[in-house]
Amino acid sequence: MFNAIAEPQRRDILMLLRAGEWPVTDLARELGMTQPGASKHLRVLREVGLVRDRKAGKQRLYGLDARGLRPVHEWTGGFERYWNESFDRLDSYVQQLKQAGREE
Amino acid sequence: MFNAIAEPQRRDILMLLRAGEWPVTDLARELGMTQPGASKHLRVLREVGLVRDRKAGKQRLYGLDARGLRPVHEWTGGFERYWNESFDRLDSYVQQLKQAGREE
DNA sequence: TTGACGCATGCCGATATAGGCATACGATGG
DNA sequence: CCATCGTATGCCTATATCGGCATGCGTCAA
Repeated sequence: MFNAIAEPQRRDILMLLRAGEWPVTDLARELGMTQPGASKHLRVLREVGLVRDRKAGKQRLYGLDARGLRPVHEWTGGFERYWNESFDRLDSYVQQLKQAGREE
Repeated sequence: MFNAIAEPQRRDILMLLRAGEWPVTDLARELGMTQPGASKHLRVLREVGLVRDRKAGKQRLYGLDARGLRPVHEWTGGFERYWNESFDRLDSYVQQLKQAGREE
């Protein structure tokens, strides 16, 4: 899951799919990638369950299934307390350094 | 950034560092990895800014800088609407399939 | 200065991943 | 049945990554 969204193009795909379902070719053209490239990324996303596909005539429509992103969101949320606190800590640390610099 | 947290061991390191600063060797032992392995992962985390190090005598203490996780949290948060909605959509879609199955 | 400790780095082999290309496969329309 | 369209897959190459191991480098103590 973390791995699937580590790829910028795959994140682009997911963002695009918030707008609805897309056939592979259109999606590839929209995002400026080749059709095989899009298919491969969609395969990865499908394997981790972030994307669902259904057949619509000749085409295959891909749609978003964002449930898998929830654990990621929650995991990062576990650091919410720290990305302020650590900022303060570092800030005061930087000030210490500056102070030490002046005193030399 | 996304790539840095795609590695399970690196996520373990980040979670451990919420408890405070750690010297490399202790951290490696705590997480059951080799010292070079820990150093390499810490290097990756340092390069993306998720971790800061400071020298403390012979040791080098690593500490958390979680600010970089905020964009990740916000990015996944952009799908919050969808991991309920898409669930409903899929659910009703599955029901349609069941319905179609019964009617055959 | 020497030795021990803490850590980083280099090298290696194995494995994975991405991009590009050609091609195979399934469905549709004539 | 045949041609065509939409899509998936296979092959290849380049590149990245991880793990393990040995080793280099800096720091401290005696």
